[in-house]
Amino acid sequence: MPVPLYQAKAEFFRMLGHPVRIRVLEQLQDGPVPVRDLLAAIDVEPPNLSQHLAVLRRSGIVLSTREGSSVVYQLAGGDVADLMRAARRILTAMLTDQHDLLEELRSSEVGAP
Amino acid sequence: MPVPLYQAKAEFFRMLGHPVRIRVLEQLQDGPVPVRDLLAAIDVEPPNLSQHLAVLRRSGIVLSTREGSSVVYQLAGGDVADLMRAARRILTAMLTDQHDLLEELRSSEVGAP
DNA sequence: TATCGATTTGCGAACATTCGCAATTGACTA
DNA sequence: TAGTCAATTGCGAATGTTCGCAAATCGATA
Repeated sequence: MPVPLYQAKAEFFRMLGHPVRIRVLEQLQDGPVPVRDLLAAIDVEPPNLSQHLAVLRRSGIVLSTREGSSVVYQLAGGDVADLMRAARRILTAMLTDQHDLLEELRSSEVGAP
Repeated sequence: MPVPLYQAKAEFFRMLGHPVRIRVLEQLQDGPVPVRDLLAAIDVEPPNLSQHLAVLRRSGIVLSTREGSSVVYQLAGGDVADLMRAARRILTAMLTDQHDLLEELRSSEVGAP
């Protein structure tokens, strides 16, 4: 009996639900990146980054390979850029709505609510 | 000073990271649905569902309106279907890869590794 | 107004996630 | 082989999430 799809989806989204992991995935969009460079780009302690990388690895969304003394990470395949675009679209729509609501509240600010 | 985009994204994905919330969003794809129907469809206690609905409401991805004695939920706007499709694509790719790897392991099962 | 059905809220216990620090492992080099 | 740099792992404390139960709220209707 397989894992229900909605549960797999939930685990997948939870795996994405951390700023550091989002930033890692963004860094990997344009090709493989060594851990060293991720550390330079992301402002996080090495052990902490390593744990987030482990989360991404366990989920299967990234792959790591040793190259000499350093380790290089890359996206495992699926089109992550596509997902990020979809998320950005929804996020933009949501923030716009909230912004519009804010404007509306501001413009009716005369007199007690 | 606005919230960094990668943090907003992470919060967004974390908001999606629960099976019940995924199922709610799936139910809402085809139009507004009253809480009563969500309860019938999802197998979760009313208070628990209500808390998940609150999470979705706070994030702004759904809207609720009272209709007589019941409450109806609907998607706030952004194209959630699109996001789910993108997630499904990646998930499928990931699961396929794992499956392929499994096959590979099986086929090389003769003799000690 | 008393009551009923539908939904939400408050709260506490169980569980999971996150982070920093110390210790470990792997590969390279003097 | 000892030493060093890169990355990971183990672990404990702080924090956040989830769930069920009891209680509160909101409309509708008797």
